[in-house]
Amino acid sequence: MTATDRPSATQGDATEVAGGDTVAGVVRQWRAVHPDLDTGPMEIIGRITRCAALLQQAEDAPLRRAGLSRPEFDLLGALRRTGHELTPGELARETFSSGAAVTKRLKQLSGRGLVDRRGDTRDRRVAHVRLTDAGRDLVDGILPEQLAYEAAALSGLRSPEREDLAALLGGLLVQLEGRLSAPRA
Amino acid sequence: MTATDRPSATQGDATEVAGGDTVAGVVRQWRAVHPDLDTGPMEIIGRITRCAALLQQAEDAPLRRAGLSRPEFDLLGALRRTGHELTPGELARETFSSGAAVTKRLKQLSGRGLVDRRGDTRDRRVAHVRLTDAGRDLVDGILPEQLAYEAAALSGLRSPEREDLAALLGGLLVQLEGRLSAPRA
DNA sequence: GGTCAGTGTTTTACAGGTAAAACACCTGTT
DNA sequence: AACAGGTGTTTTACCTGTAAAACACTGACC
Repeated sequence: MTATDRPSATQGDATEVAGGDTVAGVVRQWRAVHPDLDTGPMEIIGRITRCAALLQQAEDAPLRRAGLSRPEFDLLGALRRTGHELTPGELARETFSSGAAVTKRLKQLSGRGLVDRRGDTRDRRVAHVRLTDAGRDLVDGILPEQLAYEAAALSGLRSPEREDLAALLGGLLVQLEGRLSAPRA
Repeated sequence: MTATDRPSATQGDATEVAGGDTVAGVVRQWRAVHPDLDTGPMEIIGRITRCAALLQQAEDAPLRRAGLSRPEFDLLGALRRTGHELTPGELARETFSSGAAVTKRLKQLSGRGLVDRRGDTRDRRVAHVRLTDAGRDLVDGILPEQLAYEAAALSGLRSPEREDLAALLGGLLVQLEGRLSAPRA
């Protein structure tokens, strides 16, 4: 019950009591204040948000050593995994970020010699971006470390739960992508 | 198979083929390029990250109407659910953000009359922040909409899966919080 | 009683993202 | 051939977060 056991539990005592995660404590607090509300969604969405935040922080570690941010690595990774050149627009869609953000990252990455760009011969609006050899080597060098790091972060989950979790998240993601991305069709 | 079915699948064709989520397509691409690597972690971490991004975008909708960002709402929510005053430091821990960020948000929120601050009488370094009546009313007004919105986002999951997912995420979160937060104890 | 390490909060300088406008270019129409 | 509207990309202005330093204060020790 010391204040330093957990960084987030300094005085949010409910968090510490019944060995749950931090989200469980938060939900408990909300239920005490608004007993009439259905706090069910929090238990999923709050946890996803929190897990994502913690994982991002953790994943940054191997990348930082290479001087890359996660969005930068995502961009390089998109080029590597598709195997061919991509236009800035395609990169934006592939990495789920805005075109403007991609423009900035490309400027940065091509300054470091990790990607190259050439103009399209037919349509002079579009550019084609590809990995340089250095860029490809960097991605290939980092990826195993990255995956090892991720595997370590998940090592608490044993094999049956792992697949269950992946499947459930996949199902949710299909729903969300249909619900939140398609509505422009 | 048209290019406009999904915003992210314009040319990442693997994504569209076997009705998976976008992450499944990405993983497939990586496996094709690096068949030797264990891409298992991606299926969980990639999906969590992606779900979090989509949910955040979606959740912003009800908040935006109130002119609040999610971090701002989290701060107000922390004050509401704990029921008492919090210091800036406690708010930072409670909302998992940096002290500097809290300072900025407090400036903004107290300018809007949603929170109040008073200095501690004993220790003149610390401040105590509390919700104003307007702040409390705002939170209480938004929260039901927020939860309804979240419930709608999750409506694709039926009741058995819901609890499974919440439980699995809870387990993972306990691991992550122990692994990534405690290591300073 | 003064100093010094430590703690709570804010400031500073800066990196990175976004929305909206600007730009450059293509294409179908008249 | 000129133009209008659409598309791919970049620029601009701005906002928010962060790390590190600065600041303000406490409390314990000599």
